Amino acid sequence: MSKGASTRDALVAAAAVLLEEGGPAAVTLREVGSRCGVSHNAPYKHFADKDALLEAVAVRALDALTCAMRARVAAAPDDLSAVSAALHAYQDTAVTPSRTRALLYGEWRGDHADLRRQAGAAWAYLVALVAAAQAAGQLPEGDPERLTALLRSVAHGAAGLAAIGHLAADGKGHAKPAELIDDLLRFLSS
Amino acid sequence: MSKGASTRDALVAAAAVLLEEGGPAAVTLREVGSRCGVSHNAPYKHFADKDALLEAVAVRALDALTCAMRARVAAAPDDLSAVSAALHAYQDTAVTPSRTRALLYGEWRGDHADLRRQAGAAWAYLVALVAAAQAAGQLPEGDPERLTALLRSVAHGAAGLAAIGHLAADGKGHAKPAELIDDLLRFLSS
DNA sequence: ACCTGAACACCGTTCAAGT
DNA sequence: ACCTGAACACCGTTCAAGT
Repeated sequence: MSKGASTRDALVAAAAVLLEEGGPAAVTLREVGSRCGVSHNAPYKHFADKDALLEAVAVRALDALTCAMRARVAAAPDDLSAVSAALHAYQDTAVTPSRTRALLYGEWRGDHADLRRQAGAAWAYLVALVAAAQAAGQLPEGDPERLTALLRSVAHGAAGLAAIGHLAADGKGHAKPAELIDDLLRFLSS
Repeated sequence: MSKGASTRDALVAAAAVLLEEGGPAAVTLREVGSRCGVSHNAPYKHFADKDALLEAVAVRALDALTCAMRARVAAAPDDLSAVSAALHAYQDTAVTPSRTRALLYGEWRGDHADLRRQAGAAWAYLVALVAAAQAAGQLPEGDPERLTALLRSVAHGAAGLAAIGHLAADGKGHAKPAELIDDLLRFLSS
């Protein structure tokens, strides 16, 4: 690999670490450059601006999410378990790295073609799992994309509410986010 | 009302307008002060720092949310319709003012006692509606807080996914956020 | 009690210049 | 093609001083 590509990757990696350590405010081009042994405006040779650098971080996180889903699904005994495993993996990456979560699921201005493509891959994978469970009679019939949207909304919403302390933390909700996924799957499969 | 209280309200109102107009980056203390005919550091006499000013904006938005739920519920013919009306009202305020959404449901550092109290009021109201629908046999039995958490997760998650373009906008999901609430209520009440 | 003006440290971004 | 150093406009925050 060329030296140029490796410094680009180093910038993205440094930005991701800073995001986890201290939140979006801690990601400054000066600190990113410093950690890569480079000047504070060297990033402009690899990214249009700071937003583009953050988008690269988000793309990397979405790629990791898809990999995590595939890994968990590989151990699932049947199609419904596969859906459950994928949803829990989705929710985990949406909760635990709390800083990256805000980046991934916050609002993005502009085009962000790379981001949309990577998000589309994760989505298509989920839909395929749901369709398989429907075909096996383990989930109710109907448009698989629409049912996937319902399941993903619960995983996404429960993770989001937990992340801001509106669930389980102070007793509200009486359930952890992961248990809400199971609650819904139980209602749907019975 | 005293002159001091009215300038405090003016600062909060100006910050809310700026947030809607141009997002969090547009909310600068200099512009807030300017719109209130006051210097750029006058806000420090009413709020500890910029975060405290934004918290006051969020508290105001949560108060509006509770009022919106009550207004929609007043016209509901039965208990299940009341739950549905409240959830749709919750979702609307979580989607339409897209800038305030990020503020309300983003991560908050520190204590934010005012914010938690106001959020608790909205939550308690939702739980009471769900419990009433359960008592009327229109929703499945079980811990009302846990069932409310499931319903709210769908409303919250679907609104969040739609806000970032992962739902309905580019065809993904094949359903609008409001329809996903109805889908879930249909599964639960049948 | 509330507000101002100047000042400080910091940031994103630009640009001319170097290799 | 990639990087640097200086510079610009802007921001949050502090502080001494005013009424």
